[in-house]
Parts: sequence; structure tokens; C-alpha cells
Amino acid sequence: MKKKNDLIPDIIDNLRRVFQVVNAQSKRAELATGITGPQLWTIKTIAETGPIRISDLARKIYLHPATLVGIIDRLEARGIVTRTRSRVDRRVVLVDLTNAGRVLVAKSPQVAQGLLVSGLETLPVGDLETLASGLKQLVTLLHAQKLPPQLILSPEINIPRRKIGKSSRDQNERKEANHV
Amino acid sequence: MKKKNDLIPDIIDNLRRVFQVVNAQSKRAELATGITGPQLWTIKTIAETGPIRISDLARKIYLHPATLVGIIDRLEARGIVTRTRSRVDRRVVLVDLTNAGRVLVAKSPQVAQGLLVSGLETLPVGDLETLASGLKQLVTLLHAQKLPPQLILSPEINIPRRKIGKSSRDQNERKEANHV
DNA sequence: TTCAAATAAGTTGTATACAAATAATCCAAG
DNA sequence: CTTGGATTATTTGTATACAACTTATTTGAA
Repeated sequence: MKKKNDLIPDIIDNLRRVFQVVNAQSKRAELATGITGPQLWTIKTIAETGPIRISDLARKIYLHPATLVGIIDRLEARGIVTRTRSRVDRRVVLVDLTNAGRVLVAKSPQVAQGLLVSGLETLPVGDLETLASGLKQLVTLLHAQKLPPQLILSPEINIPRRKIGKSSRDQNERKEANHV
Repeated sequence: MKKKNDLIPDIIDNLRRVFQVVNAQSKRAELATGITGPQLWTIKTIAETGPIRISDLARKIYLHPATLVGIIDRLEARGIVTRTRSRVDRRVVLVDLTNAGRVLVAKSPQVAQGLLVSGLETLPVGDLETLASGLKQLVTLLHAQKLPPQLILSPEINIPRRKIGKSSRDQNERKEANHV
């Protein structure tokens, strides 16, 4: 039987490969449909929940509000969603689908994941159960852990965190990035 | 027992959640370390393979050469890697680690995945085996499927794609893009 | 030999993705 | 009623990520 120290690197590497392949597939689907994966997820969620606040939507799809604003901008520019400023609380913006958006969502379910779905469909039920079970545990475990561990790599590489701030803009902002 | 049609959406949604959470975690780790996930993966791969061509490196880490150029630019600017134009074939650029880069890689293994690793470590071996097995099947299946299915969503949304490239390579060269 | 096709790296444009800061608004304490 | 803190969306800045294109170079075929 393998030990933990053998299994964990395997899991991470395979997760990374899945990320890359699924991302690649998603881009291809985008070329074919004109709709990106995040955009599709967004409009499907709006379709489920009627008019919804930006912040609630962001929470639902695990995206940063700043990211969602850009996605909504593009969907709105294409006439797929609308923004409405709430009259009850004027800080709030409600997004909803246009008719065109509803048509789009109705047509899209079978397209959502393309290669991933069609690939999964070829697997026997037993394998799917194994995968579903493993992923569920992974998600549970990821969401259970709230605080990121302190990860100090090396002081000379570390970028000093803002602090004083005050005026001054930019500086070594060190933003971040992505991926596994 | 659940049927396929119930399991597949579960798998996809959970995969998407894992993507989001791991990406977010990776961003946080960058704030703490100054090194992004893709950058770390890149320098670790360079560390394994000595001087390596941009194109070979891109293939190894499943990234588009255009993406890798940007990553190498930033690593070079920080004195972590060097670029050398090959004298045998002047089209080729070889990247390698600087001493600072080697020090960085030596210090980094335990930091690689942060939350994901520490979370996985809390799982019992049996769960890890379930997860590892499921992911392995998923990767095998994703790589087995070479050609993307034709995904046509709706003509009025479709963005006209650049004519067909006639012959030309690509095909399995195809690198690509983004998110679930 | 010559030149067109192929190859390698880099450039440009678009779309995520998120932290930090900002603007507008709401709300509660005094 | 006023003011300061909190909340909501947005803006700004950095870093992926990839398709399509461009430039420089190599190679192969006529």
C-alpha cells in the first residue's frame, strides 16, 4: 500500500494536468461558441436565481467581485444580461438575463464542458463514483480550511507588504496570479 | 446507486470548485512568497532539466509558449533565470537557473501547494487512495481524447473564426486556454 | 543555388483572476 | 441631525493564459 507521501504528489500533479487540459478544452469551446467558461457559469447561475446582486453572485460562483464586474461588463455589452440599480438600496446592482440571454442558456447545457463531459460519459459508473467521491472529499476539505498557512519562502524574495501606504500609488505592488 | 447523469454534473461542479479554491490559495501563497504557482512550477522544471529550450519547457508544463515567454521575462527580470541564445541554432533560446534561482528552488518544495498539501495531509490514506485513483482515471481519459468535439452553440453568438488553416501543423500542437 | 516552407521565440489583443484602493451609499451612535 | 464606520460596486495594477501574427533563422526541394 502506498503511503501518504507518495500519494499527495501524485494527486497534485494529476490535478494540475486536469486543470491544464480542462482549461485548454474550455478555450476551444470558447472559440466555437463565443462564450467563455466563466461567462457560461455566470449566466447559468443568474438563470437559476433570477435577479441577483453582484456580491451574491460572486460568492455563488467563487469569484472575486472585481473579476465578476469584468465578466458582467462583457455580457452586458453583448446584450446577454442587464444591470439594474436597486431602488431600495442604491449601493446594490441587480443583474438579470435578457431574452437573448435566456435563449442562450437554454441552448447551452449540453455544451457546457465539451470534452470533459463526453470523456466522462465513456467511463463506467463505478469509476465515476470513485471520482465523484474523491472530489467531494477534496472540496469539503478545501472549504473546511479557512486560513491559509503561513508560507514564508525566503526573506530576500519576500515582498514587503504595503503598510504605511498613505498617498503614493503603485510601488512594488506584487500582485498575484493564478494556477495550480 | 446513482446514474451517470447524476454523477457527471457533480464531478464537474466539484472540479470547478477545486479549481477556484486552489487558484485562490495559490494567489495567497504568492503574496507570502513573491513567487507565483506557474513561476514555481517553471523553475522546478528548469532545475530538473538543466538548460532547456523555451518550446520544450512549454510542452513539459502544458503551457502555451506565449504564456511562458511572459513568465520567463519576469523570472529573468528578478535574476532567477537566464536566457542564452543557442549558437548551434540561433532561433533557439536556452533558459537556465541562476545561483539565486537554485537557492530558491532548494527552499521551495515544502511550499509548493500550501493549503492543498496541508489539507490533503489531514486525510486518511484510504481517502487519498480514492482521490488519487479517480484523478488518474480522469487524466488518462482526458489525454486519450485528442480531438475536441465540435461545439456549436448558436450562430448569432458565434464569432467567425479565421478561415480554415488548410494544411499546416497545429493539430496536436494545440495548446490552449482557460478555465472550467 | 535559391527560395519557399517550416520552426523558434516573441508580440499583440482579449479574457480571466485577485488584492488594494476608491466612490457612493447606508446605518447607527451620539 | 450629523458623523463615522460598514457595505456595495467599481477601478487600478499585476500576472496568468492562449490565438493569431511577426521576425529571424534553418532546412529542404527544385
